[in-house]
Amino acid sequence: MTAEGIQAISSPTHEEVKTLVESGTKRGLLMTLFGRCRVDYDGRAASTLGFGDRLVVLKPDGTVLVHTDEGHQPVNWQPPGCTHEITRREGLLVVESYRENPDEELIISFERVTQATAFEATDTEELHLHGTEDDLRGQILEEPSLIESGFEPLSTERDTTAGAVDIYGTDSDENAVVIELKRRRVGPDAVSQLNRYVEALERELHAETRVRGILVAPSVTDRASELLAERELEFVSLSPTN
Amino acid sequence: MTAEGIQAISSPTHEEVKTLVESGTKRGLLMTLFGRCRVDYDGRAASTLGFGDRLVVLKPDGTVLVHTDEGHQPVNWQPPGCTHEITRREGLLVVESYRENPDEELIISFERVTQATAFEATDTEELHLHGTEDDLRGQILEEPSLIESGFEPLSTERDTTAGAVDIYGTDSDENAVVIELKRRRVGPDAVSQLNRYVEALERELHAETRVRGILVAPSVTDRASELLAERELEFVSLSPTN
DNA sequence: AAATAGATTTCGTCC
DNA sequence: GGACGAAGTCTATTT
Repeated sequence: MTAEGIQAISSPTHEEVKTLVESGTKRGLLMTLFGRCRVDYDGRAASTLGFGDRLVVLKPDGTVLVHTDEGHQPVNWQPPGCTHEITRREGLLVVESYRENPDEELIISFERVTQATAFEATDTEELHLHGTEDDLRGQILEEPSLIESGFEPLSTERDTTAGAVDIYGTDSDENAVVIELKRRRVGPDAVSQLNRYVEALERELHAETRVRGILVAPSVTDRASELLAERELEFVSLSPTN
Repeated sequence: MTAEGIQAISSPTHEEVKTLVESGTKRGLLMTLFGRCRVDYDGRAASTLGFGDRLVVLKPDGTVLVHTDEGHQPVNWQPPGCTHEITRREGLLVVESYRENPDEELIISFERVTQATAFEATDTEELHLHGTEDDLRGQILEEPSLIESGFEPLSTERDTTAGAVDIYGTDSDENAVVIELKRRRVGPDAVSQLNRYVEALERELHAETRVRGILVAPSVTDRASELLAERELEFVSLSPTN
């Protein structure tokens, strides 16, 4: 069954699916296969999944997704850049997806395909996302007093031996200030990260320069709060605006 | 067009899609809609996406996925537990998905639906995954000498004020040993994590007890290696087996 | 190609 | 329901 830009077959034979996938791959189509399959993966890790009904998505960029009826995440997948091949083997229809660096292989073996579809997907628009860490950075650079009166941002992404600092600046007493930004409530990991930058800068700067570390986030957990106190680091509550 | 366990309509009217989605939601079906739509999201962050051809997946557990022709990740989504509603509005077919805690809303507005499908997905199998951090832990507990001769594991998930330690034990000199496991090559963050645990244990244990920290992973980056040296932490190279 | 850190991360587990 | 950390994380950015 064909309309403009799509090809859809219900209860197709394995040969029909093979033809559709090979043609769709060549033409750069977005394809979906629904049916009863098993899935085997071997690469960075390895997994097996017995037969069940799943939705398989094949994208023109080489992405493969295997979705069950539950969850946000695919149960198995292959990231963009993979090449796939479809073959008939011992009564099964087998989709194999390969990848190098790291060497990974995903094998989807269909016992039965209930529906196969190939779409021509035209999408020129880009996602506009607001409320990210980058937006939070922008808010602070525009109005540094959100941190404290007298704070002066000097640079973003300032490099240290421990990595790049989100915002680097000075306070009204000429102390160095390191700011670590998080768009959401933070735990101990963010405190450790800030601490790494502060310690790195203390080594790099003259010994007499005090380096203050300020964590900027909507809120912190109890344990993070204790860690901040232990390390003599500070916290300023700020949320990115949507 | 109906076969056993599926309903598929090519070039459906908005009313046909509405009926299919409402019926499919009630019956707990896995649904896909392909067509030209715009997407608006507001919640933890906010986003807009202009009109383009995309694949929308609606799962019976309340998950919503919007996939473009590129990438592993959906361009927009709603996690499990959401409730959705489909309405006709000003010539558009609108799928709205709501969620509380956090309050989030995803609105998909179709100008045209090219294909609508509803599947009965029966899946009783569970994924068996190998080569995880948990497997690495098992390997070490079975053969502690992989860490070093004389290492004795005492507990896993040992709680400290800084969190739970992966493996806690003693060496042949009765020193305390804290092990942090990673299934893959690690950077500075893993070193900070291990350091947090070591410092917490040093406070908790008697002052005379030395606490060694050992990072176990396939490999480490240069900066992680430097951090390990600074903190007088150790590294043992081990990979989980698939 | 590797390294580093963000993400509407999601997901599981434990409290 | 919150907290914490793993994940085959993926993705963007920079070196």
